[in-house]
Amino acid sequence: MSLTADAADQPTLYKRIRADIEKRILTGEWPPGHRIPFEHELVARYGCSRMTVNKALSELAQADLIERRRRAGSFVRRPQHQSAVLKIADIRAEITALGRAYGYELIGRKLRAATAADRDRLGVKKAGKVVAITCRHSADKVPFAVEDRLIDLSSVPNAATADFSREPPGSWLLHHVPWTEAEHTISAIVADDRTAEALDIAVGAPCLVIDRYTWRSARTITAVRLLYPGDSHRLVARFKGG
Amino acid sequence: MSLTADAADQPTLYKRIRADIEKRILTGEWPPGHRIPFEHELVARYGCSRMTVNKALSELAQADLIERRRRAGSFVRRPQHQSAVLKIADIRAEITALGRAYGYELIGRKLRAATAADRDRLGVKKAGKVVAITCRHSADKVPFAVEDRLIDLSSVPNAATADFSREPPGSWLLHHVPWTEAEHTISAIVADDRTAEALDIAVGAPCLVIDRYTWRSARTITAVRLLYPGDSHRLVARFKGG
DNA sequence: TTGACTTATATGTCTAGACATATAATCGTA
DNA sequence: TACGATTATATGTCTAGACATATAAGTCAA
Repeated sequence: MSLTADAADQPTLYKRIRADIEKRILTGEWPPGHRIPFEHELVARYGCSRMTVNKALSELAQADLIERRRRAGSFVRRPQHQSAVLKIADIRAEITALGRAYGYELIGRKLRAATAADRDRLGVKKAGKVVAITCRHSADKVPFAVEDRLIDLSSVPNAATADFSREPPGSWLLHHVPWTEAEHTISAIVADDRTAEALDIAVGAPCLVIDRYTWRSARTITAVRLLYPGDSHRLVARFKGG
Repeated sequence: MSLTADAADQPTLYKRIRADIEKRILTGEWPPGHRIPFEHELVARYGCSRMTVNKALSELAQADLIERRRRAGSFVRRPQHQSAVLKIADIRAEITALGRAYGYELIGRKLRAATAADRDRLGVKKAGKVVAITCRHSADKVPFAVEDRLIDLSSVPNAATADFSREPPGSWLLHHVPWTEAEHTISAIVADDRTAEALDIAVGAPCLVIDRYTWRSARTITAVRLLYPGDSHRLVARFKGG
């Protein structure tokens, strides 16, 4: 929720110091580049030890709100430098969060030796086995998204025997495999025959596409393509550092 | 007596402790729900003071990798619980980062009293003035995105006199107005006549749409709609907590 | 069995110091 | 004037304590 309780709820001291400074930065009173008071000045102002103001300033630095330079001081950073942070929820969580009934349907599942196309899609060179899954997510019985996924069995051997007829592969993976990095590509296409049928929309209607690749320390885990009807997929972004 | 076995390590001790724990979590050695050692145990293991391990654990908690509960201990959190964090770059930064020449062209700029549609779009009730801007961004002279923006002058009075013929309004705002919250809606449409012409694509071709609303402490600043050719807008997501 | 009370304990915050380290500023020299 | 060495200083890390506070767990009475 919104930070910066207007008055002092009397949280702990270092939180108050942090909030005070954060407020001045966010209101623009201390613009980017401005040097905020030295630690010893804040120590004097708040009448506390240096470790306390240091903790407040360290957290602000960790949140990228300020930059600290030895001998020079601490400076307000340019706000998030032209970037926002978006949160993409898991489909099931997303639908249930909207208060709608989540539905899942496995359309196809194949275990096969990786074809050249599979290897290309997963970004791996060595031959190996993969699981290819096609499924559909729905909200209140209305198609919400279709999913086309490839899982690298050399990274996730368990996936060979997992039962994806009930549990969506995305949820299964999230609970069984920790990931460290992911990349998304968002694009738009117009629905072809197959897609139109799966999503119950007209051929030629716009579709939102999210391609996601997930790795765990340089090891590809899965590649997934999600197709949504184009009329809107909502993502919420929040200012960093809550 | 500060004689940890290897005192001359490169990173500082608390960073090493943090990295050690992080590694065990990311490799899955300590799965979600696992209780990590108590502070006093880590103090014994690393031969340091409690404040040092506390700093390591606090940072891990701040990065949402662990959850700390009084009297109970610290526990590995479910990884990002079905969510990813996406970074949306500013268009100019995005294009220059790709090593392509950024181009900007102001198409239209109007200062007017807010119409009912404007107020609706900005989510404000009171009458007031707004600036409406239409412009185009290009990469290597090829249309990259068209932008249709509304700025609330009661929040950003300076925008009335700003020169948007050279500087894109998005960049101007980022440098002049700190924002605290933003919301994005991503969707797909098919190009109509006007859009097709502006982006130099065919009518009926898919387009990616990003609607962004920005506030500063509950005050609307701007609403912007960006239209990209559908063939791909790339966003990179990284696991939180670097 | 249940609910209220007590206790033990892990984390949360804070202190008053310490030494390390990077670097802005100054000074001295070529 | 330009450049290299020195110094001053703000941050970075760490210690060995302290008390506060939430709460899991145990205790006891209804």
